[in-house]
Amino acid sequence: MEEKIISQAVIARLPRYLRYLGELKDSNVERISSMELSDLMNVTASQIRQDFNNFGGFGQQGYGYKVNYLYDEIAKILGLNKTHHLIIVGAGNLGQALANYMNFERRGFHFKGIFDSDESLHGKKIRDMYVQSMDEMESFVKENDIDIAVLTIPKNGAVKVAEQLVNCGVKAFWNFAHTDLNVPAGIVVENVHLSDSLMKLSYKITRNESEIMH
Amino acid sequence: MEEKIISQAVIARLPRYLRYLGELKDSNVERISSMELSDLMNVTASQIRQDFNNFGGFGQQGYGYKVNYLYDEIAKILGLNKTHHLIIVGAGNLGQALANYMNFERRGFHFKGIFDSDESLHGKKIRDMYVQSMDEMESFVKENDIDIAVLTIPKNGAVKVAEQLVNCGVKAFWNFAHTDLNVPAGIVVENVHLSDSLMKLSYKITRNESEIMH
DNA sequence: TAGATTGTTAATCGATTAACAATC
DNA sequence: TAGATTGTTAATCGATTAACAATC
Repeated sequence: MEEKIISQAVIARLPRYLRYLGELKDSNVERISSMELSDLMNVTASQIRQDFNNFGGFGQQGYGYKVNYLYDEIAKILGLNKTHHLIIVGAGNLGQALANYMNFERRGFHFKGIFDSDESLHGKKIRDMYVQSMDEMESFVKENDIDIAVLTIPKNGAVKVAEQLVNCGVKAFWNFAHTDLNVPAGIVVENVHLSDSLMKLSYKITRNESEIMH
Repeated sequence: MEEKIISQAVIARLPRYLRYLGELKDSNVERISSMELSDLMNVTASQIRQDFNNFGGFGQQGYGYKVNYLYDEIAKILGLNKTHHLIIVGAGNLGQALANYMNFERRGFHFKGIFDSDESLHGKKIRDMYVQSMDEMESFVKENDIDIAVLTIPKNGAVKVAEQLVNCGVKAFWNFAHTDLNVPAGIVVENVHLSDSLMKLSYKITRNESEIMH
């Protein structure tokens, strides 16, 4: 069976589709056309239809798309029907905030543990979980079938910790450390570089101001 | 003077260039060619030269680029030489974490205040700052020339709060609320939708597993 | 059936890569 | 000067938009 390669641009748009469809679902909207969704989301109807057709047709000619069905299909494409076991490595400000803030369980991500090298944090309770030491990490990962690690540690330690985690079976990293991980093929990384994002904002402000000048 | 429009793709790469150049600077590397940088960063040398040439030539033929000079020029393009006054709206887990975690001052972002609607947080000390009530926000923004607001509030309130802030002079939003802000022209928004990012990771895991199968 | 809207092909637009002349 | 490497043009590749036949 042919595995069609889907472009990054398409994938990046899927969560936004899901968000709008979720809101429509909540408002009990049953059907929607690519044209209506286009108005709502400020993208072209053509792009919407092209995007969905990457995965086969989800609509009906002359009718549009069933909101519930489309929502479920996109969720499936994103793999949100699967369950994953996740740990957070780094129980500093950001690690703790993510543990408390993200509704991991809602999307099938089971939050199983949190680790830090700082002894003064060990045993601290964070959302029903106690911070463990880095020494306990390897055996914990193996015993609990952890497949995702959230890295909220300083960039200096990140590459080494990622390596260590790959060796005990972690398949995916949600990387907040400000460095590139460079993991072996087959291991996936999604970077969230907050300071990069802030710089992009800075650029927009600068550019925007100079635009106003003429 | 012609304002050449720079593509989003180029802008998105600038912070990463800056990061690598910063590391080279720290290692006292004086010069680098597009080819060497290409090896280091895993992008094509051609792309590097094209990217830099969007802003005029920073290099010297036969020599390459001066690391320090290139670093400074990219920082300038990103507007990091300017100063901004910033507030955080929403002093929950994420708002507090960003206040403590982000090194705002380093890049010219002066962190001036933090606000929340939750009374029980008012007066709480967060990194030399006391959480203020939302009632105090408007006058504070005007009096302190705040131009950037970091939104770490739930999505329901975000659109209204953004509107309110635009009215008292805020020019830019770093938006962590899980919604589109839809601000007037001239106001800039940089979204950080963490759950979207996690969904992209989920997609990669799913797709990766099915790739292994054949 | 007639009308509406998808699925899909073709056209356009933009971004990346390749090639090479300019020049340090 | 010869060698190296940029700046820049041209070629290629990919993504978006437009158009329309298929069909519900």
